[in-house]
Amino acid sequence: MQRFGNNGIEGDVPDVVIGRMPIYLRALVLLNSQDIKDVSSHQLGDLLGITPAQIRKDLSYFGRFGKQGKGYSVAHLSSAIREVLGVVPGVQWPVALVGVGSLGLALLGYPNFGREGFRIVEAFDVDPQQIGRTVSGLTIRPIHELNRVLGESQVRIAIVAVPASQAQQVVDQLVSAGVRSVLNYAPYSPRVPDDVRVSNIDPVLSLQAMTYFVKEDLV
Amino acid sequence: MQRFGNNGIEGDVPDVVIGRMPIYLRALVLLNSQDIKDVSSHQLGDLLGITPAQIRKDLSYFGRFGKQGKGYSVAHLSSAIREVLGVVPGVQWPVALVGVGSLGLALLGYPNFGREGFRIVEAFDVDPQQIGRTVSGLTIRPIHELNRVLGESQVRIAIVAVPASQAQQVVDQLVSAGVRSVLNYAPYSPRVPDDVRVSNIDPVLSLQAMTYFVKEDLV
DNA sequence: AGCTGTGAAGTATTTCACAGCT
DNA sequence: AGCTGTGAAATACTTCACAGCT
Repeated sequence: MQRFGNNGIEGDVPDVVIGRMPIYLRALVLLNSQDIKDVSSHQLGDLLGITPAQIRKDLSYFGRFGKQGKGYSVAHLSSAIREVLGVVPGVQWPVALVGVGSLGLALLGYPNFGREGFRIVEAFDVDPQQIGRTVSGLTIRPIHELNRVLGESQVRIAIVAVPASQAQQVVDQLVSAGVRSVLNYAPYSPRVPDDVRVSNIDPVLSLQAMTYFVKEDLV
Repeated sequence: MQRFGNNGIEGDVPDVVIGRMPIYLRALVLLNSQDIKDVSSHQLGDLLGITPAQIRKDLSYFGRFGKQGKGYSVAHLSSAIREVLGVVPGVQWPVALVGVGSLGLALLGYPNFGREGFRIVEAFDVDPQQIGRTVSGLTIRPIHELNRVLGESQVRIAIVAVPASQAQQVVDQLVSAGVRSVLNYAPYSPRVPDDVRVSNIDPVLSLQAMTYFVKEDLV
């Protein structure tokens, strides 16, 4: 059986492969801005520090986008990857934000979300000082409205920027309101059902892993 | 030959294992704050969504920290992991920050770095408006001083929070000034020599990968 | 001549399953 | 009875190497 475009069986694509597709897309957007029309897996690999074989293999999960002897059309491959991921021009994925402390506020003002196909459409907090405030055209809602508001909405992706102590209950509420993917900035790994995805972003964990390697160098 | 404690051969510990050690440490700190004295690999696994076998295997790369029939002492395992990583109480790893835009400023004020053994000791920017300003007790330096200042320092870890267009040259400068590990917030994957480590943190890439899975749910 | 797409081979990582200690 | 530590088995991921197209 054929696997073709993004309408075939998708369940068997490894998660690591999905994780690299946005990296390829970002590189292609860069090449496009430099008016480069075609790129080989070798060139792309040099740019990203990824082997050409891996790039070809990754892309082959979704289709045959290249031309032998020529490589890939930057424009064509970009739109193919966008299609695969669901990040298509003209579509903005609605996202909810929970936690409007200094990090949450910074995320609200982060211009790349809009540029890359996402829009924060709801923001929640527990702090009475924050509730009702309007930031970037968005009114901060009390968190007890989360379930009702998101339940009535199309939001399936949320960003969590609350203290560690509240992360689990916030994620639980998001999941029961229909959220399927969570970008979690809280320094705590929340437990979720198998069909929900969490990406944890904790700079401290990254730094702590780095010290292991830096320490070695010193010895 | 024996591998024992953290003074044996370390080069053969898989990177994925190193990456999980800070996660274990964070969980142990939490358990300790709840006055829990002992924990089994099964309990820890439930807490983190990691299989008990994986936890035991991971820890076994560094030593034998558990007691059969009993599990691990929270206090003892915490300090063992701290020792392995080089994240020990009383030691603060000096870190350089490049880029003091809104993200860089937020990082300067982020309290968890200090709490977890890191201190931003130098900050650089290109913007003449920022240079000379004092933020959180730190004077922003012009980037042309980077090489000299870091070359004379013990700094081996840096955080990059500059626009994508400048990320590569900033990373190049950091590497030539002796930095071995980079936490990169720029939406660009910089190329580095094999002996330098980069952790990329780009929320947009995480979100774009999420849309793939969310999209499936909608079909 | 140059490059893709892909089975097959090679590595890396995870999980199993159980001997052995408390 | 309960749990660790660990070889061995299983699975996942990456790289090789080459047929086949342009």
